[in-house]
This record gives sequence, C-alpha cells and structure tokens, in this order.
Amino acid sequence: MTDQAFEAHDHDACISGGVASVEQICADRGLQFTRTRQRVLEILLSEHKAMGAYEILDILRADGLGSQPPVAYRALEFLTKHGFAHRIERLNAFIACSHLEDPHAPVFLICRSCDRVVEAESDPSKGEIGRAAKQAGFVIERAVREAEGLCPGCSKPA
Amino acid sequence: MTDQAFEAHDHDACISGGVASVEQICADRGLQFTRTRQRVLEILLSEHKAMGAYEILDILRADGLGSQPPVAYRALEFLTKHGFAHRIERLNAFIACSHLEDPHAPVFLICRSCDRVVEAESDPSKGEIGRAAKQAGFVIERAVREAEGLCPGCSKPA
DNA sequence: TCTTGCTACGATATATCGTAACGACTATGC
DNA sequence: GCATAGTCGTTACGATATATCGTAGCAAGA
Ligand SMILES: [Zn+2]
Ligand SMILES: [Zn+2]
Ligand SMILES: [Zn+2]
Ligand SMILES: [Zn+2]
Repeated sequence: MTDQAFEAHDHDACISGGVASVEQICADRGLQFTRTRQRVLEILLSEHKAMGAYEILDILRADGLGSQPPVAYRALEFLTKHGFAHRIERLNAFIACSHLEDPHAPVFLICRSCDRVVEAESDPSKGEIGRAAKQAGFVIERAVREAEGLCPGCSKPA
Repeated sequence: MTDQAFEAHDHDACISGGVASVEQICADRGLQFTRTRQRVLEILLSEHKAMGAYEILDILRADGLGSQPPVAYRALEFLTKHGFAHRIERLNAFIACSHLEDPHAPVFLICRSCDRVVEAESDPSKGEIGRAAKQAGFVIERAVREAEGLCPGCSKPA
C-alpha cells in the first residue's frame, strides 16, 4: 500500500503507467491532455523528486515546447488542479502524484540527503491537525503536511 | 491552552509580553537582542498574521533601521533559528511564535478570508505524519503542518 | 454564414521572494 | 588593549511567480 520510491522498483513502469493513467482520466473527463501538459508530467515522473518550475521550463525549452515561465506554470496549474501533480510548499517545487486513483490528502516525506520524495496518504481531519482545527472551530479546506528528514537508505550509517 | 488569536483578547498584552519574554530568554542565553531584531519581532507581533519579508522591510525602512533585503532576512533568520518566530511555508511569510515556553512542533491554522494565523502545538511523531514515516522507515527532522481554511468568525454565514 | 463563448497558447513585462559577497563596525572574552 | 566572533550596511544578483495583452482553434447556436 505504501509508495515504493525509497526502494528499488521498476521505474519505467512508474513513468509509462503514470502517463497512461492520466491520459485515460483526461479522456474520461473531457480534459485536454496537450503535448506540453503530457511532457511536463513525463518530466515530473522521470524521478521521484520534486522539480522547480524553471528546471522544468529549461527542459521544455530544449524540447522546443516553449521558453517563457507561463508555459511551465500553466501546465503545472492544470496538473495540480486536477490532482495529477502536487506542489511541495517546503521546496517551492512540484511532483507527480502517485495516488491517482481517487481524491486524497497527501502527506510527503522529503529526504534532505537524496532529495527523493514519497507521497503517502491519510485523512487530515483525523490526526493532530484535525484535532487542533476542531478545537479552534476552524474549517480545513486544504492541509499541507510535509516531513523533512532522512529516508531509510540515507539514514543507514554505511 | 489553545491560542486565542481567532477570538477577542487583550492584544497589547500579546505584544508587550512577547517582547519581554524574548528579551529575557536572550539575556539568559547570551543572545544579542539588537534593535533591529526587536523591531522585527514587534512587527510580527503587531497582528496575528503572517508577514512577508519585504513587507517587514518596508517598515524597517520607514523606521530608518535598514533598507535592503538582507537586513530583514537576517533578523528573521535569528528569530526563526531561536524559535521566536516561525516561517509559514504556504505563504512564504513569517509569524511570531506564540508558544515561547519550550521546544515545540507547531501546527498552523491559516484563515484564507481574514488572513489570521493561529499556532497550535502537537507532537508530529504521533498522528498521521508520524505513522506514514514509521511505515516507510523515514526519520523526521522537521515537519510542516499548515491547514488553510476558514476561521470561526469567517465561516459564519452572517 | 456569422457570431459568441470558451479554452489554450505566445510573448512581454513586472512582482515577489531570497542569497552571495564584501568591507566596516561592535560586542565580548582574555 | 587585543583577538575573535558576531553583527551590520550595501551592491548585485538569482529564483520563483503573476499580470497583461493579444491570438488561434473549436463548438454551439442564431
Ligand atoms: Zn518509480
Ligand atoms: Zn534519501
Ligand atoms: Zn494578540
Ligand atoms: Zn478568518
């Protein structure tokens, strides 16, 4: 059930599966999965790391898909708006979603050593944020939950 | 036990008490609570809202305490490093700490309507982030927990 | 056909947020 | 006093994000 980005896995399947799933979802919902949007998703899927908008833009530029900031930001807005990618506030950067199945409230684990990011999932209304909100009479619309630290591989001494 | 920023309270006491407490802590620890650092803390305490570095800088400039970005960022670094203020990642902005007593892991409730921010407190190793981390073998060093939504006042229809 | 509404795209400019680097001054401990 | 570390002021720059204006394509309906 938990995401495997910290462990060895068939990453080509992450990429091809991710693109195919989003393509299918867009078709179902009548969303336009344009060339630029698809390319940005591929870029985000290329590693389990968060990427900055300008880093993405550099690749788009090399691909001849646009060279100005709005090109990247529009594609990222589309992807995040529809849940195909997430923004990592701590890093001012973006990552492909790894729980495409259904609406979800992600929790991110960010390794400060190898920069890999894992997306876990859990209901924010439970847990400590939900408790604090309830006590204050606060209505949560969006929750940012990002932990920074060391992944299993990077915390091993050797 | 919970912070009162969403409710009516004696806010002058927040300011004077906050400054006095930090002054005392700095004296105890041999930290230099300089004029600029004190002024930035006062600015952060002036409202229960997060403030951007440049917004703070504008005030410092008007006070004749410096006019260039590093002036504000250095004071903010000092305040956040020693736990007298916190950075709100979601807003790229800063807020005064309201739990000066001891080391703590804050949770922030951010009202998108009135911009007020409340700092609550709870152990991140418990709750859903801790659970996700444990399952992945991830060692948490720092956790960002920020909820965005509506405060009690702003969610009331009238 | 013509118009209207909508979505996406291109391009320029600007706003906002954050640091590197350097030299001068100042508090502190010896 | 002197050495040292900490602080400060400034210049310049880098990184991130949005505003604004204009255009192209497509589909629905008059
Ligand atoms: Zn993978
Ligand atoms: Zn790692
Ligand atoms: Zn107050
Ligand atoms: Zn409010």
